[in-house]
Amino acid sequence: MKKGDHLFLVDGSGFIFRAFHALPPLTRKSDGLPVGAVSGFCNMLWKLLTDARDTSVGVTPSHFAVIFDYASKTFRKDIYDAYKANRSAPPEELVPQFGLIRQATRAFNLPCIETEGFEADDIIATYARKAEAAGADVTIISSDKDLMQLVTSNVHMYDSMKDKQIGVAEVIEKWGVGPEKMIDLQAMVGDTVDNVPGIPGIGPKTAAQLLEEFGDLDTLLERAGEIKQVKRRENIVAHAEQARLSRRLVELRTDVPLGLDLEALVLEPQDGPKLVAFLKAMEFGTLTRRVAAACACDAEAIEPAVITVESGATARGPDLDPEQAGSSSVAAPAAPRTARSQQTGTELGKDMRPADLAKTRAEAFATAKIDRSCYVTIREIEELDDWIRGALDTGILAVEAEGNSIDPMQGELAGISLALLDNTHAPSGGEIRSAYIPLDHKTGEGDLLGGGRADNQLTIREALDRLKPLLENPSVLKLGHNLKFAYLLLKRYGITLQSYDDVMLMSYVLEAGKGGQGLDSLSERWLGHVPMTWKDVAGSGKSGLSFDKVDIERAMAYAAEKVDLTMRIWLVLKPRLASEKLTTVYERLERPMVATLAEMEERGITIDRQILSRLSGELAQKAAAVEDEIFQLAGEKFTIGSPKQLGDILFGKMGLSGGAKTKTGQWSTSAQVLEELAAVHELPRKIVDWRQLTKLKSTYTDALPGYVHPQTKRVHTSYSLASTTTGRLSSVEPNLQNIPIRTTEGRKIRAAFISTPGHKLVSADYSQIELRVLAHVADIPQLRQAFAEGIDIHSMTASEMFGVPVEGMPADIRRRAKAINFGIIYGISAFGLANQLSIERSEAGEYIKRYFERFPGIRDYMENTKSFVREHGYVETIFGRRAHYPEIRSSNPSVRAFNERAAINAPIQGSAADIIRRAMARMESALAQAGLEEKARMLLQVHDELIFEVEDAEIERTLPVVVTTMEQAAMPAIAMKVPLKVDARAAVNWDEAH
DNA sequence: ACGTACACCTA
DNA sequence: GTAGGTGTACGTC
Repeated sequence: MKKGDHLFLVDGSGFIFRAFHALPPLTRKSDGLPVGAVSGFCNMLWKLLTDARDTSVGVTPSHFAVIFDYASKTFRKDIYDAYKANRSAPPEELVPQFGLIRQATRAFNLPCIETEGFEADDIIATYARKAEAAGADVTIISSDKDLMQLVTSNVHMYDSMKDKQIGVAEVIEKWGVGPEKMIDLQAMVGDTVDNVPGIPGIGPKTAAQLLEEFGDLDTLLERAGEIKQVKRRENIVAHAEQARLSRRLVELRTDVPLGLDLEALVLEPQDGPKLVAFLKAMEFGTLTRRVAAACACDAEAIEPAVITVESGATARGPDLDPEQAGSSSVAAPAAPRTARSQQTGTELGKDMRPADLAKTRAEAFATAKIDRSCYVTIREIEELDDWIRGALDTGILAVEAEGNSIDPMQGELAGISLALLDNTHAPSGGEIRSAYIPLDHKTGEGDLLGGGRADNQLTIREALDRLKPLLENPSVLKLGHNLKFAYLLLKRYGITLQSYDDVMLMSYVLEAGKGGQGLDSLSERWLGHVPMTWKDVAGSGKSGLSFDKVDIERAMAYAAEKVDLTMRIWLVLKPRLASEKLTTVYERLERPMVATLAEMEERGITIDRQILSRLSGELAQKAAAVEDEIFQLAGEKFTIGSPKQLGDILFGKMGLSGGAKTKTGQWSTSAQVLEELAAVHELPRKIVDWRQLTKLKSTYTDALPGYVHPQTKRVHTSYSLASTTTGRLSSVEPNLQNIPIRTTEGRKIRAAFISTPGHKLVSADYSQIELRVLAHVADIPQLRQAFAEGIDIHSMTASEMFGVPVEGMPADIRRRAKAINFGIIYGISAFGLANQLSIERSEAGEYIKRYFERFPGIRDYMENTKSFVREHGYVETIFGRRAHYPEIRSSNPSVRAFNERAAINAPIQGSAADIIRRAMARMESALAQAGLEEKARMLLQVHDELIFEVEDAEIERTLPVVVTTMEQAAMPAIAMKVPLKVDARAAVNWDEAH
């Protein structure tokens, strides 16, 4: 280092605390990990590295280092035992960020320096003085007063948050003394935060005045007798020794042994892909784009690094990080410039590429020997504490909450099972230990009195008090299968699960369409092991037991096995996610949904039971009347609801000529067939009417009130995250995604979904989202233009196809075009379109031919999709989600054709599903940012629609937040070639809001 | 008690 | 023509 060089020294530890307190509202990653300080840190580093010259620093660095405290006792503690004794533990939010900031530093390819026994300030002081002696200039990135003693004409400080440089003049301005007197000033004033005693009654103003008068501390202490103020004089005399001690504490050491010499701090060029991978993993979108642009790399093509959360300076988790360790885009530098002897984290399989690791793991577990005899029951608090310590040590824990109901909103906790991972260095992942903690099991199964609480169990309170900090600890990764269940059940006991992976969702991302995602399926698929079934444990039907009634030994075997399997499956799938480049899909589209959907399910929605009960009565009366007419017309009584009996009446007894047959050879009595028969006889129409009335009654007006929760008085659906091939959600118990809307009778049911007093329901739905996605993926000029200009899309299609002007488009022609547009999305066939429009197959074929002539890009899209799915066995959405079609090469032509249509539909339906998932994942923070937390709450999702409950006074403010969040949901990952449009309305019930 | 077929509700 | 879930009837065990 020489004259003209400029060394930047960043006070990393100081920055964390300052950023934490200076940057409220907390920024969090989608999985709940707090990253506000990390975000500020990365932005600052990037700014300094790229345009320090344009800040008030005014120069470009030639050398650069980030300095951290080493979390152990320092020499100051030897001098003064109470040093920093007042420091409380750092806020919980901050703990995981210490490690992340070190990882950020490495990602920026900067030296990361810490030395045992010394604080960051001493290291900074040593480097600053050395550099200064070599003739270089130094800028210390910090605003900590403890560092101001280092300022000279060559050493400046820089407050990055205020963009303010601190030189000699600024120190004098602030403290009334020059930097050379800062040590004495601090020694007199003391520091309550660090527990530096100082002299009582002396503050900065007095100290500066005294130093001005006497020159320095030693002189002052010698001549203290000259001080006129009695109290002040007495204090100084009495505390002279304490002042000298304080000086030794505040004076920075400039002789710290340095692991890296000055030359090693020379600024190296950035490793663009490595940095982008890190920033993507942290979900810092803006900075990722900026860095990618500056480094000329394609951010979309780079997988996010897998980040290990450490707690401070002590390694907490095994670095189960195949991507970071192996993939070329995130490869660690050959020799990390880390001046610390003790490496943080153990890098599992660090020499292996993700694909190799995935293969090794898959092979190691494929023939799993699952030994249930190793499972243990935890009945003592000491034993539980041991397991908790184990989880804290390894940073990984598989967990399952067992309730006495399959509904997490209703059941009570019966027990919790845990699995730990030991010897995490092994390529296979390590050894797994599993345990079950029975908490509320009962005795005397089948006893009418219900039996009492079984002996020798920890209480729910005892166990949860211990487990809560662990389950909420962001540094410990929790693994589960279908974690939404445990999330909801635990939430009801005051525990909000944080930092988790869900193996069901991981498998869904890897294998949607290839089979079930139940734990049993995953176990068979990945481990070759058939686990105990629920029936094995609890029996079924009338004699089936709830879990709390199950014998503890049997419950233990079942519950402990589940977490054992979960841990194994995770070890297999985690590296596969990386090697298949599906980590982003999992992180952005799946994992955030666990908490989001759990919250929505927990909120539920109010239904008006009076409306439904009245409606039920009306429907019963009308159905009875229609039933009478039907029996009159048929000339006999029969079971109208039996298609078989109905077919016999219509096509046998009455001799009507049947239309279609079902696939089992029965006469079809579908609405479409009956509609056509209505022209020749009165009866078929009555059947259609009767079916509509009874359908609405049984499925909705009768069934819905049964779902009202006894305590909350609301209806809580359950969303299934992994049961469709395309990425859509589904809704069960009750299904709130198929509430009637098309008929007036049906809409009355929808109107029974109401807001609570003082609130309205807000419904926001995407307009034509699937056609917009089609216009984007197939890049159709006419569609793009129509959407850009806001022209009615079906009229435009009709105009293109039939040469009719858009203005004054006849309704029937538009209807046909609309059917064709839908047909396209569904993977059109002449057969299907003919059915839909009740026209000849040949005519439908003509329509399709003409459509493809007008929109050749769509035919190309379809052909390309078909050849892609034939080659790969799957198709992808615009965000990279995969839908698999293993039967695409079937020898059965109709099976093949069906799979082709599904494959054509999946990228369209799936991309739309991805978009609304992105909107949902962001919605909570978007509302919170607008100050609408708890005032506007997302309740339901119906594929292209979100329903909220909003305080009356906040509706006007809510609508734009919701609309914007939804319309911008594809950004920044995808810049859509057509705009997304969202319509939103508020009303007291769902019917009027929609 | 459980599984399947059919019909029909939604996007 | 795509993707779901639920209720009823009716078969089998």
